[in-house]
This record gives sequence, structure tokens and C-alpha cells, in this order.
Amino acid sequence: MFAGLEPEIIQALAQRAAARPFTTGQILFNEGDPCDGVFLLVEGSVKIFKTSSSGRQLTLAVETAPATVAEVPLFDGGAYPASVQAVDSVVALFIHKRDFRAICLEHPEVPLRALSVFGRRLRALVALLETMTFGSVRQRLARVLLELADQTGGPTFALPWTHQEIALNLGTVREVISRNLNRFQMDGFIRMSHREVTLADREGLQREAEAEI
Amino acid sequence: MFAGLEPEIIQALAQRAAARPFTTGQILFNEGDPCDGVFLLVEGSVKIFKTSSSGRQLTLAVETAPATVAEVPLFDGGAYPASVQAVDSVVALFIHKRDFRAICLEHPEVPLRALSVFGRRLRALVALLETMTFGSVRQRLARVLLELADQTGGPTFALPWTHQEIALNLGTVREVISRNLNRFQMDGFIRMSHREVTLADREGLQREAEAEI
DNA sequence: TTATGCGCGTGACTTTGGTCACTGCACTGC
DNA sequence: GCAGTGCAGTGACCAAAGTCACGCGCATAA
Repeated sequence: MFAGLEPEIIQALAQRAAARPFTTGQILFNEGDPCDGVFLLVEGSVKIFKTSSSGRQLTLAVETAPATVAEVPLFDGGAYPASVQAVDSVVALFIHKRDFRAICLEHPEVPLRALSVFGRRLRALVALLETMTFGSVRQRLARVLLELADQTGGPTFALPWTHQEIALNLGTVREVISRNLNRFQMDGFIRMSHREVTLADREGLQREAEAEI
Repeated sequence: MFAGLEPEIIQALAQRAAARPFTTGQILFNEGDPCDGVFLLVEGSVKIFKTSSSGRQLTLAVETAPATVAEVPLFDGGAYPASVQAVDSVVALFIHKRDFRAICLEHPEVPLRALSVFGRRLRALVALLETMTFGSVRQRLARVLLELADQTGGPTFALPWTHQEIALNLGTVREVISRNLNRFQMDGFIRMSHREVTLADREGLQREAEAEI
């Protein structure tokens, strides 16, 4: 959001920022908390998620430094719309909304940047809404597997999460993940041994991921 | 978005705007169309929606004049993320994105306003995502009925849409709406005769709408 | 009047996903 | 070794939602 801005602006920001560290799993703030300011991630990753009253979760986004979190309530004064949790060691700068607004007025580029960040978020949310409404768990899971393969490069990788974690990310429950992974194996798209996954038929999986919604 | 701005700005906008009328049901633009500018609604209402390849729909929002539509792609240069259709007679001002950007740079209040519009949209989307993910059709339908009752004041009102239209709005199919309306009647929450609906147990319906997600 | 189309109700069926309960496995600490 | 613990697999079951097919009633046009 601030990349490429003039050093003067960065200075202004840094002066007013307070560095705050978070450990893995720690909650930066919860949905519904009143909002005092914005967090700038300088190190680590956080996950933005909603929780239902029965404990199910849905991950809206994962943000990795450098990034900003919780810009929304800055501008409309409401509470945080979702919860944010550190997924590893995180260092964040906290800027009070009063200071941030001041900077916005002094440097008109800043709100323009914020607008493009918002734009990206809106697009991501709309896409998520689409897959949640028209798509199946099977599809979403296929996408997760493809993303993982892309990240590691090769077709073989270790699942970095437990089934439970995947389930929470996708807004479903552990058993469904278990079963769908098995179905993928039955259908010959993947091979699994323990936590090791090998994509045996990348194209097939891709077709599953983009199925006829 | 522009309410309360100085007349000078309004002037600048009006000069560069082109008025475009749309009739009921007409499409302002489709998801995926390249974006040239922003629409300012001056009269009528539009619905913003996504369509799946099998014909199901999901309404993201309904905007009534005065409002803006399609601000998102202005700032990130991408295509429209959803389709927009006139639900009655609509008059819209179209402003080319080049002009809009110019105005943004001259008048820093404008992007700040845009930010608060974006904020509202983000919140609405997150809420929608929550009900779509954790909630049921029954819940969403209960909310629709309650909203209608609120709009008309009394507990009795004529359904302004066909079951088919409600289904598209909620991201489901006609039959499910039919059945759920019947279930509500069986359960004594509503009474129906033709298109006339009477809320017989508003509190009960409210409980359904906010059920234990 | 008849034909046509639209909205609606409904029954039968399938699929998907969620719940419950239990088992087994691997790892850790004692 | 053994108990404790967290993760994974799985069968049985249920509920919600989507699909298909059909019939009915009503309005409007031919």
C-alpha cells in the first residue's frame, strides 16, 4: 500500500507507528472489536476469517507482509468486520486512525493507494462468494491442492496443514476433507502417503477445480 | 458519494457526465466487460449480481438512486467483477474514468468519500458471505420476508416478486423457495393466499432468521 | 372459445454435506 | 514398556438442497 511513496511520507508514518509483535496463533483482534487504527504488517502472515457460532470458520484472506490489515473500519468508523490471527511470528506497526487520517489529508496519494487495496479485496471477496455459493467443497479443495503444487513447484509436496485446518479454511468440517481427499485418490487425481501428496493428474484436477459450476 | 461536496465539484462532474437512460431489465454491463468509467444513478434502482454457468444467480446488492455503481474497476483497471441490471426505469450519469481520476486528484475529498463507499460494500459482502456459508435458504428467506414487512409497515403485503426471482436473489432455485414458503406456513409463521403474505408470528420468523447458524 | 405461456405446487429421487461414534496410528513423555 | 494425546479414516445416519417431471390454474392472445 505504501510501496513507492516518497520517503517523506514513510517518515511521517514511521514516526507515529508503534511496533507490536505477535506470536503464532495469537489474535490481533476479533470481529466486532471497536477499531482504533490500522495494522501494517512488516513481517509474517495473518489470516482474516469469520467464525460461526457453532465453531465453523471461513478464511476470507491470508495476508503476508508487506501488507495492511483492517483498513475498512478506518473510514467508516464501524467495528472490525472479521477476526485476524497470526499464522506465524508477526511484527506489525499499529497506526492510530487519527494519525492515519491526518496523513491521508496531507498526502492525497495515500487514499488513492488505499482505494486500490480495497478494490483488490472486493474482487477477492466476490470471487470467494462465487465459489462458496455455486461451487462445492470438492472444487475448493482441488484449488487448494493446485495452489500448493504451484507454490512448491514440483508435483509432490507435504500437506502443510491438518485436515482440520483445511476444513476451517474452506468453511466445512474435517470429515468432509478426509472423504474428498480420498475421492481424489480413488479417481486417480492424487496419490497420498501420510502427509505426502503427489499430483498424479494435474489436468484432471484442474478440470475438477473449474467444473461446470 | 457526492452528497455535501462543494458546488464547484458537482459542477466539474456534471460537465463531464453523459446521461444514459435504461429501461426495466436492461443490462448496464456484464461481468467481465472492460471498464471505461463509473455510473452515477440519478433515478431508479439497479441490482448487482453474479451468474453461474448453469444459470443460477446471486444478488450481491441492490442500489437505489442516488448511488454509484462500479467504482471498483476504476482504481485497479480490471474488468467489472459482476453484472448490473436495471430493476426499473433508470437514469444514470456515465463518467469516464479518465475524468473521474482527474477530479480525484483535484479534490482529495472525493477519494475519501469513495473509500467510505467501498467500506460499506466490503461490510455488506462479508455479511453476505457469512449467511451464504453458514446459513440456510430458510434463514435467508425469513430475512427477505421480514424486510418486506418492514418496508410496507403492516404485517400483510403482496409479494413483489415471483418465486423464481426470489430464488435468483438468494442463489437457489424456484422449487426450494416454494417449499420453504410452505414450510413457513405449516409452521404457522406466515399465512399466504395467492401473492398476499401475512406475518402471523413475526417473533418466530425473526428467530428463524437469526437461528443458531 | 381455444391455445399458449407463465407461475406455482408437488412428488420422487439424488447428491452433498454435516453429525456422531468409534477405531487406529504415530508420537511424546514418563 | 505404557499411557496420553492429537490426527486421520470410516461407517451409519440425517437433513438440506438441487433435479426432473408433471399437473394445475389463470391470464392473455389468437
